[in-house]
Amino acid sequence: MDEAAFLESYDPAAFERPSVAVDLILMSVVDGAPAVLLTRRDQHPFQGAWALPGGFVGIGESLDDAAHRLLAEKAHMADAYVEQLYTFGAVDRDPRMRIISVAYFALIPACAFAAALKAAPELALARLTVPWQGETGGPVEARLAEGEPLALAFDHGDMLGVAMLRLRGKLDYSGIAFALLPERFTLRALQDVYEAILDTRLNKPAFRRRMLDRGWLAPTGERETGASFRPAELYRYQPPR
Amino acid sequence: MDEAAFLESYDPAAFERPSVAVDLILMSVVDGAPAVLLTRRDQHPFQGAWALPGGFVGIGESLDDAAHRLLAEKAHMADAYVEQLYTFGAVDRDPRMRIISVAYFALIPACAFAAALKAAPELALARLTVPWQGETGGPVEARLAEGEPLALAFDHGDMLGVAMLRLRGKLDYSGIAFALLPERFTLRALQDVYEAILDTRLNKPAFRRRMLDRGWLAPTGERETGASFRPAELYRYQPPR
DNA sequence: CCAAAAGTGTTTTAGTTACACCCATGG
DNA sequence: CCATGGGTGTAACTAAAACACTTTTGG
Repeated sequence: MDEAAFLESYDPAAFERPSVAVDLILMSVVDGAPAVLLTRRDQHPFQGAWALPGGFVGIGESLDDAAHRLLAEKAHMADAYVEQLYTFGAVDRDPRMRIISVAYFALIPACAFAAALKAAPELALARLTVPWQGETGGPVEARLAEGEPLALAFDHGDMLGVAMLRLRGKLDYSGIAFALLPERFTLRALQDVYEAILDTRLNKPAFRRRMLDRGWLAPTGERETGASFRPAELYRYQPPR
Repeated sequence: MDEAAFLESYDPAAFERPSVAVDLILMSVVDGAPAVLLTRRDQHPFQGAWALPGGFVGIGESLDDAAHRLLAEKAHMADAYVEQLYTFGAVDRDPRMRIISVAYFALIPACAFAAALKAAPELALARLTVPWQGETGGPVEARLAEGEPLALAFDHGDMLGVAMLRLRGKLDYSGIAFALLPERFTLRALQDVYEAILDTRLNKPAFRRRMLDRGWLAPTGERETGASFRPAELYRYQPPR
């Protein structure tokens, strides 16, 4: 019996259905390191552990709509680069009941990140440390400042791992780096984002040329102000074609 | 209210929940073109259109388990390279009721593909044509032989598009090409897989060297037989490290 | 010996890296 | 005029592409 035939004979009330949730990975690059917004759980299970903000998907709401709604509800942000990451469906991922969770990440410029932290006092900023290299994958560690890694609730450590893997993978063939920067930015700021996400040092002249040769950057003619040295040109992201 | 607090106060019976299904993209490369297995719908909606095999996720079954169970049930295959692709959650993607579908692809060598076709008579082989280039994405066309593209049910054309995009993206930094080949294969067969998926012609010497230099290929010492020309060396995939 | 495809060596090219240097600004 | 980081030019290196060539089989 294929899906079609199965659906025809399917009684919606006959089988128990899982709940479906969306969890949000609100990411930015702050002070040269990837960062994420977490909330502290005050109830069991995982009482005292840190969790990603999330919520259930409404029966008349698409997954993407749920992600954007939660972005507004939890982080009070109207717009951001939002992308579906992966769906976590282990049976026992929540000890209370069957919940399938679709993880989304939202990439947020550092300035908007700070604003979200102010607007949503239950959110805390955690810096991420990636204990693996390349395409290995695996969970990631989160710290409030320096010190011990936080205990993360559910499979949220794995979600953060998938987010970092995706971010690294897409960094230099897509424009996601620009979603982490304000509208106008310097080449140095762009390089800082790359170095934070990839956790490497990059050669400055090579990086400049690579970025400028791609043709995604439009000089604004404006300069950065406030530094006691040569002011840097401000660029704007101009998506290809 | 964060997810934690919400869950605590959540009454499982209070909200209507969506059904969750898994759809399987059973892919191979046959006669120099990507191919997929489809079933013809004999009921409304989308009567007469072609659909991916799929089924509902059991309440006590993980998503990955459901994908593997469906692989066995629909294609009578015990093992294959299976990977979660994307979750489709538009409200009206099925006109009858709310179904969220997690798309998985399974990569299958051409020989096993032919066996699956024999074992499951309701499945038909469709060749895929990708009407876009690079990282654009979008739906894909499927044809039974030459002729008009098939009408695809639901959002299954989009699912095939995501599958081709993922396949192209991962082709030359991961070992997925080898999942489409038998255990022992020639470099020409490997190149054919690359050319079919990328829809380009590749330079033979450059391709050879690139593959051999990566160190993922172990020569078996055996030779292909049956051709009326110089027999090619058979290689085996040796995953890195 | 011929056709056909496997397999190799050499040159060219393009893209990236490394490094040295000059430039512009505030103090 | 000095410290600091922005910005540029040039050479070295590496990886891929193109092309011509040799090798090995069945008939």
